[in-house]
Amino acid sequence: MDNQEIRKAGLKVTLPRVKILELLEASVPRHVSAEDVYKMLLEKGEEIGLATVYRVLTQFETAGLVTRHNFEGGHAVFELDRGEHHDHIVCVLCGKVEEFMDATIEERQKEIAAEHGFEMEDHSLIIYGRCNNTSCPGRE
Amino acid sequence: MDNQEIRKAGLKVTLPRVKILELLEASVPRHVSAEDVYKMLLEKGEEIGLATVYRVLTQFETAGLVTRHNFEGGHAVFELDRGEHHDHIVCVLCGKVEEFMDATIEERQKEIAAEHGFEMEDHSLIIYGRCNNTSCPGRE
DNA sequence: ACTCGTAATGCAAAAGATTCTCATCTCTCT
DNA sequence: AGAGAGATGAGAATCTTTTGCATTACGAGT
Repeated sequence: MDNQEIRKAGLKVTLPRVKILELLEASVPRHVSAEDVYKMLLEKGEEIGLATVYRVLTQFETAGLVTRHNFEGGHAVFELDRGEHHDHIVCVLCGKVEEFMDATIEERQKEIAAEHGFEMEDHSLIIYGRCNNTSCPGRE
Repeated sequence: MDNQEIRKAGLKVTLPRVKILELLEASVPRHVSAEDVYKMLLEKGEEIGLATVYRVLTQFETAGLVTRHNFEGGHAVFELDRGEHHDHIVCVLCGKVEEFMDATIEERQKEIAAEHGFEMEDHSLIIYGRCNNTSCPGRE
């Protein structure tokens, strides 16, 4: 049950929080901005404020329920955290996001952090490229 | 000469551009925000507008003179591009930035992009961690 | 060096994203 | 059901970045 996740995070189980979590679970695409979440909920007839969406997403991030990414474009996107870490490939033409996970890279990162006297806490790897999707604009 | 770099980029050699480029060349730390550049120039007695700093940095980025990074914190930072690509380790406590470059990771990234049908254009790898600097706040 | 056309600048206003304030409302616990 | 802590919504505020426009500064040609 969703509610348990929220409760375990030390947060009250309120309607906005449940709705946002439900939406993230059902969300396609998986990477959405706060604005996206807000609009999607409004369209579903929910009554919610944008400030709440930001607050809740930040709380979820702190609680480890969602991950925040700073892709290009001046606004953050969030995705539900399903336990397994992964990195991203973003198409610079159509914005499509794919996920991947590579043990070799993960391992090297830890080593590199250690070599520099850092204790790795997190990392962000984003590959930008042009995808070969036929529906991708900017192709000819 | 600085001027040549600017001219080669197809831009007029104007005072603001020269000043910004000079500052980036002398800048410690190497990773500065537009606001940083603006304030540093003001402190040096230069007369410049913030809008110009943003415009020029964006032009320099397009021309390949500087690289823009979206670290955490809601604002972009820029660094002079010295030809050699590298990635970053950022201390989440004191904000210190170190650079590194790892051939193994670079290679894997290209392979991964290809595996997903992407033609890699660029990438951004940032490791977040806690550094062991004695002057780093948040240590005890 | 001088002039002119174009591109660049500075300022202020605008736009976009995110956070804050605060009065009101809603969980949770009893 | 009632009390208290915590959460919400609306709008104001803040911060970063972009844009419009009148003025100014390059630099190609003389």
